Amino acid sequence: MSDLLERLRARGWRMTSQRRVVAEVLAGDHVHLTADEVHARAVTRLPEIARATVYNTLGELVALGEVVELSTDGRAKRYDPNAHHPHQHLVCSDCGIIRDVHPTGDPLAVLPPAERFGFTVSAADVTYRGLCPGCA
Amino acid sequence: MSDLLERLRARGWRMTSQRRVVAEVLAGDHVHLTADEVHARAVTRLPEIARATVYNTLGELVALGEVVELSTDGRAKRYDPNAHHPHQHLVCSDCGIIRDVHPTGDPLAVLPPAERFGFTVSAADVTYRGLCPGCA
DNA sequence: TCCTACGATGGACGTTGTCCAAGTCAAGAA
DNA sequence: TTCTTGACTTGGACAACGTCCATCGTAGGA
Repeated sequence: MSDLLERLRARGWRMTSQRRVVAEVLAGDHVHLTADEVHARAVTRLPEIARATVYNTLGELVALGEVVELSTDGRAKRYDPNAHHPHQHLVCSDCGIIRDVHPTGDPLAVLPPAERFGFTVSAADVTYRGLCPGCA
Repeated sequence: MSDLLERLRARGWRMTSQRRVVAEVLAGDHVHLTADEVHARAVTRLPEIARATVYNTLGELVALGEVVELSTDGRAKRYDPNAHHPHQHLVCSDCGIIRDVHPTGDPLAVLPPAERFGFTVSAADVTYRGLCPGCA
C-alpha cells in the first residue's frame, strides 16, 4: 500500500497523518469498508481524526481512481481499494459479505446495439448475489 | 396495472385507497421513481397520504416480488414495477436517467466455479453506465 | 349494521453524508 | 533552521433518506 502513498505524493498530494492512516486502513484484498468503518479503524490509530476528514479523503481517492465506490445494498457506500484490477462483486444476500470476482469475457459485449437506446455505453457494474458457504 | 391490483387482492391484501394510488403511480415501462417521487405523485391524487404509508406499501410490493428495488447511485432507492420481465439497467452517468435493457445470454454463465468462493450464486444485477443521447 | 384486526397517520428518531468557518500544519523558500 | 502560506483538518450544524411507534381510522367479514 506504500506504493499508493507514493503515487499520491507524485500527484502533489500534501501528505498528512490523517491521509496516511486512511490509506493504511484500506490496505488489502477483499476489503470493502463503509466510511464509518474506515473512520472507526482510523480512530484507533489517530484518535483525533474527524469524520469529515475521512469522507473528504475517501472522496479524493475515488476521484483520483485509486479507490472504487460501491453501493451494493442501498445502505452506506463501501470503498474498494482494489481499483487497478478490474473486477466485479459477489455479495451474500444473508450476511452481506462481499468478495471480488473476475467473470470471463467482456460484460459490454452482451448488450446489443438495439438495447443501447443511443447511449454511449462505457462500463458495466455487476453484482452477483447468492449465499456464502457460512449462510447456505 | 389493474392485474396487479387483482393479484394483490388474491394474496389477501386489504385494498385501501392509499395502496391503490401507489400502485397506479407505479404503472408503466421504464418507470424508476424514488419513494419521495412516488409520494409526491400520490399526493396529487390523495392529498392526505402519509410518507410512511408510501414507504410501507413499496416495501410490501418488493417483498411480494411485484416491484424491484434499485440502488444505482448510492442516493435514494428507486422502484421498478417491471418485475415480471427479467432485465438489467442502463444509467446515464450525467443526468441519471434509467432505461430497462435486455442483454443476451445468462449473466451467471460467465462466472467460473473457481470464482464463486463456495457461494450458491442465484442472481446477477448489472448496471451499464454511459452517456445518454441528450448528454453525449 | 357492527366489530375488529389490519392499515394509515404524523412526528420523533436514526443513519449516512455534506457544508462551512475557524484553526492547524506540511513543505517549499530564505 | 525558521518563516510563510495555502491546503488540510476540525467539529458542529444541517440535509436527505429511511424507520419506528402509539394512536386513530376503516375494509370487509359476521
